[in-house]
Amino acid sequence: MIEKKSTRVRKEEIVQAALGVVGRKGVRALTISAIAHSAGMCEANIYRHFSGKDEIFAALAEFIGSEVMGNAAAIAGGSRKPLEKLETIYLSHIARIAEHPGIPRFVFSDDIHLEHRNIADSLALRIGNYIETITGVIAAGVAEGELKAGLLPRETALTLLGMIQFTALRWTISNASFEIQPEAEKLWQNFINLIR
Amino acid sequence: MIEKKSTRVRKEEIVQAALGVVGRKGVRALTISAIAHSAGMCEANIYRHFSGKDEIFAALAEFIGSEVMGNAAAIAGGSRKPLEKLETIYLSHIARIAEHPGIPRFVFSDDIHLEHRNIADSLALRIGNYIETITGVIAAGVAEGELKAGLLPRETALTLLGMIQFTALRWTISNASFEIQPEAEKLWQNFINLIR
DNA sequence: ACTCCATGTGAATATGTATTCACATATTAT
DNA sequence: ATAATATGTGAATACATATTCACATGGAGT
Repeated sequence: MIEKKSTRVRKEEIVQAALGVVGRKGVRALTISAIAHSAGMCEANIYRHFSGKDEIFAALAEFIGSEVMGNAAAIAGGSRKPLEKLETIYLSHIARIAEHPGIPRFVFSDDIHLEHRNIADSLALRIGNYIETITGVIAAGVAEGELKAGLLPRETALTLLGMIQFTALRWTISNASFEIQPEAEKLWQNFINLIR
Repeated sequence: MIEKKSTRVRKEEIVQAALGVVGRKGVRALTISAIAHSAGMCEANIYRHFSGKDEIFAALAEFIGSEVMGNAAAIAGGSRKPLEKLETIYLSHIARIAEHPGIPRFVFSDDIHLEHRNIADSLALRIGNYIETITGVIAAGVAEGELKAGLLPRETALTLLGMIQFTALRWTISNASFEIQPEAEKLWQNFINLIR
């Protein structure tokens, strides 16, 4: 029998194990069995700490939302120039994905959006806020003359997020067959050349 | 008992039914039972025409690849101006997705990339060609002075594809809660403003 | 040292899924 | 018209997964 730990600790371990499984095997493979194995405990023990799979999904969504996506707003609230903020948000977003490949897999999986609508809705809210945050930074850049005058902030924000998302996608589906950071930097160099 | 049809016809029906299921319920729900139901036949009959699920997946990938993604090369080979070609490729890509929401779901699903590597590899090849095609059109645009001089063709192509992919993603995960065509046109207007 | 309770576990249960099989029926060739 | 063949189907099989249950055990408070 493994060491006993409090539910508070076990919950964190289980969520991390689940995130690892998604990163390595995808949401399809996010079974109780796989989570238990990855967390080094038996399946039944999972149920001591979570009422079921749905609660694990919700906890995972909560972790991803607060830990990862809440970050952009803090950067946006700083006092640096818009273009610097944008670059920082971009690079830290890429770094998070590189660290936790399960994040984009989970956030954009069919499963979440088709079978866990309540979780999908709360994630959609956070994504909406994220888009608005970036839109605001870009609008500030235009207002300050740092970025092209005719540029549409919302559409440019969506283009940037698409660039991030597609990079993450190519990286995860190719099984990390290229270095994501250098690739992201090349894309960024070209992007700032486009927007200013 | 339903009408009897040749295997050639049934194969097409089954593939279309499968594509419909992916569009409506996601790859996770792409079960033999769901396909059979959607195609209006019993489960056992699926096996008269396909050896199993893997063969259906392969046929679906083949359909998507040839029917949908083969299109861009034809447009690129035409005699119009690069920017016009780019717009045509972009809009027809969006139109295909609007018509078959299952396409992006299938092409970018965990399942394909983690449990059907051979299919993933053939799709990756097609995606690579697609990226190269668009890169070529953009490079031509730069050479002809239609697009910004300093712009990197490959990175700009990836940015455009990211924009398409993210639009498709937002559209499918929101359950088609907005009109994709007008949204795509707004994004395009902003994009051409960035690249020329 | 003893009791209580939170935590840990193997075995059962229920459900869903892929696949096979024996049999039924329609279409085609003779 | 009949035989041969291709197509269609309900039932059975084998396996995976989510969840529950009865029982085990280790640590906290007395």
